[in-house]
Amino acid sequence: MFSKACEYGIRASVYIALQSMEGRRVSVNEIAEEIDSPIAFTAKILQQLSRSNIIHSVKGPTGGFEIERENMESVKLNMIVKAIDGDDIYKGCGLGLKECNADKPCPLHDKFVDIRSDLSKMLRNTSLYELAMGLEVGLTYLKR
Amino acid sequence: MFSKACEYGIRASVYIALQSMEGRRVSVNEIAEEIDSPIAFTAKILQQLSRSNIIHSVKGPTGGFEIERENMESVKLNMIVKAIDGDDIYKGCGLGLKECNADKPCPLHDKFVDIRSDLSKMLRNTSLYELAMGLEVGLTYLKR
DNA sequence: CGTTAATCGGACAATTTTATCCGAAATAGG
DNA sequence: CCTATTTCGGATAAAATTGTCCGATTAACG
Repeated sequence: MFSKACEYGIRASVYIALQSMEGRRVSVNEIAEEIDSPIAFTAKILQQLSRSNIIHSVKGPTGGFEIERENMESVKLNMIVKAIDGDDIYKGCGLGLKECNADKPCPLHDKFVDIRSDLSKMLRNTSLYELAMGLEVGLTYLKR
Repeated sequence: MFSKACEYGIRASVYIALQSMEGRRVSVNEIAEEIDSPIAFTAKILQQLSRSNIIHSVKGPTGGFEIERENMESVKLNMIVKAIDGDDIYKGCGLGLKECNADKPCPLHDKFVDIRSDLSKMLRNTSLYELAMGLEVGLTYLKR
């Protein structure tokens, strides 16, 4: 479904959001530890998210990653997915055709439209804040 | 979503089904031509589908691939996907956690359950016959 | 029986994705 | 100013996926 990079990116973002709710800025090392991901690879993905203005990074000692209060609610999963995997998951054809649309559909087009639209809607409507809350109350997990 | 191999596999199967409806057995070369896929790679995938008893292969001159009449309706997309990509798309966690279930869910678990169940249901309910029919009446396409 | 056309199967090559390493730049704190 | 800690960015490596090649096997047909 999503690439590994995207999976790590989402998990990392949720963890950063959780910590940012309590004003804590976190390092790559801590993030990788807490979401059980390869450190250096995770760092690359965080850079990408930072450049996309989804998370905020601070250099130097006491530096790390955080998400501003006002972004907590406004950052939705679809932005993270788009920043890392691009928008193929929304726009691309399920059977890999270059041009597949209502005018010239692949055999699966109509059936795929519904599913992808559900997925797309879910990602557009899910905020980091919402996911971080589930973590905070111990309802969900980011490891294993 | 699906791997390239799986995309080719589905497209090839639909084309074989279409031709089998008219009693024509088709070669890898024809298939690759008609679904616009790399020949040798397509051949590999067809071998896999043949070993999984999803399509039937015949060696030698006048040989090629076909799908038995009785399989046309009973072969559903989920079998092809499972044979090529495995069942990760059904069972795996959306965020890549090794164990993610109702007891110990990832932050996206509940929201994913619905979408994956829709996808799974669609694949389980879609037969090659149905897709081949759409092609035959010129409603859908396998190229470009 | 020999030729020819087809799949089979294994080895290999190219590309993409995943992952690591390391020096450079920034900056807090003494 | 100096040191320690952190992100940044580019080069590189490893692994997985995608794709190619070729000889072996099978079988139809003259």
